[in-house]
Amino acid sequence: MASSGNKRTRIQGINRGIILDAALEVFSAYGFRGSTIDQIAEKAGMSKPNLLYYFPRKEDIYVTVLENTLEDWLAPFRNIDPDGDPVEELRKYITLKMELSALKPESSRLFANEILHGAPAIQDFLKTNLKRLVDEKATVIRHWIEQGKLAPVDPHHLIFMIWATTQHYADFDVQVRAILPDKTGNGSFFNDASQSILTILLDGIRPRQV
Amino acid sequence: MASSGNKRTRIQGINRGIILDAALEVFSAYGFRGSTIDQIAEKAGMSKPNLLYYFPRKEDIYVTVLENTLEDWLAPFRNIDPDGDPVEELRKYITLKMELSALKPESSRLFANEILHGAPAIQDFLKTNLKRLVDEKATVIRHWIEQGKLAPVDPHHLIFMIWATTQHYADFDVQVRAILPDKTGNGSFFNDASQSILTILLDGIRPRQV
DNA sequence: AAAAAACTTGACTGAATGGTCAAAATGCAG
DNA sequence: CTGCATTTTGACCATTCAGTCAAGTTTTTT
Repeated sequence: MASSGNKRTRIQGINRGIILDAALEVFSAYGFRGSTIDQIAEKAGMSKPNLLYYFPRKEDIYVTVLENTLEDWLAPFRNIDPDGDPVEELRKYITLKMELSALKPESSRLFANEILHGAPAIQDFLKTNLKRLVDEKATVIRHWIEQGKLAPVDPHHLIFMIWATTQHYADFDVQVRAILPDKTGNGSFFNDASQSILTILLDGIRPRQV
Repeated sequence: MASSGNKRTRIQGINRGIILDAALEVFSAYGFRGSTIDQIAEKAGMSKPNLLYYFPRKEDIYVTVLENTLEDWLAPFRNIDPDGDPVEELRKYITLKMELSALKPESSRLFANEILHGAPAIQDFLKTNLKRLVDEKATVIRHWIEQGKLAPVDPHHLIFMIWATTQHYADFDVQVRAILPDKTGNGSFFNDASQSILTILLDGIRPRQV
């Protein structure tokens, strides 16, 4: 059997990968309900029953894709170093997050869609793992503030602000493109955006009395 | 006929309103594809054929709801006064936007979902009306900067930042609730959020050398 | 109060779609 | 190269759902 036994054959490894890549594209574009198994199967270059041989239910594909992308998004957050320079650490984090948004907008959109519709598949994860991680980093930020290395701001809301602004460029891509003067061509607005965000946010949280 | 002739009867006015209210709830929760006409009809307290008597196609309901909410969201933006004090004008705008997010999160989510999936219904609107409006306000901000009343930041990206942060609390509501310590109970985090956003953003764009 | 117009709905249809199944094709260990 | 396990798929089924229709009920007009 494909999924119940733990051992993966060579072909299983290959095909599961192909399916998940295709599924990410489709799900991120049309949402869970808006995507069909046929669509994913076609993009993966195999028949629908064959795809269902690897993932017995539509939901199985979705959840797997979602789980795979979650780690990508959290890794840079985890790597914020409590012993580093606060402003520098946040600059690094924001920059990384923007790069990810430019590089993997589909992942961002998949995640945004899931949350937007009430996070039916990952609510538990949010309340346990994610909450724990965020609280931990909020404590780090609070320490930084106490040491006078950062202006006094609510750590949680600072984190939300960073998430909101960085992911905006992936999630609202169509809107951004529709509005921005496209002198600079395609996706190159990401660099300008990074610069602006860094300037505003970091100036907003740098301790005032230097 | 209900929609082709321009005249609306008494009952039409009432029922269209009921339908659109129900549709906003349903569409914002499940997206276009994820919502069924039956769901909307039930929430509106009428039969499906009756609902289809007022809006012949599912898409008609969707587009109408979407158009109705667009104005709500743009009005505060339109009202930014070029002759007012820059920091004060932006404070007012951000505050209003946060109040709207708290008051009408469904509208925000409906809009977010539409953009997220490529804005199939309002792409034209984005490229024409919205772009024109944003460019206009960007010019205002640029003037403010030239007068030294604001730190030099890219106006477009500043606008995006405000949109991203304020709408985040409506669109990612589940995530925010999952993470935030709910000492203060239900939706009251909106006040804290407003304060934090105002502090960070306004400090980030206030001219440096006072 | 009668006629016309507007409104309402139960029953139905056809297309889309998630998922099944049995049989064929392929891969692989000995 | 033979036989077993894995992989692949055409054909099919059941359900969901957008939209239709014809027959009824209510509201408005005269």
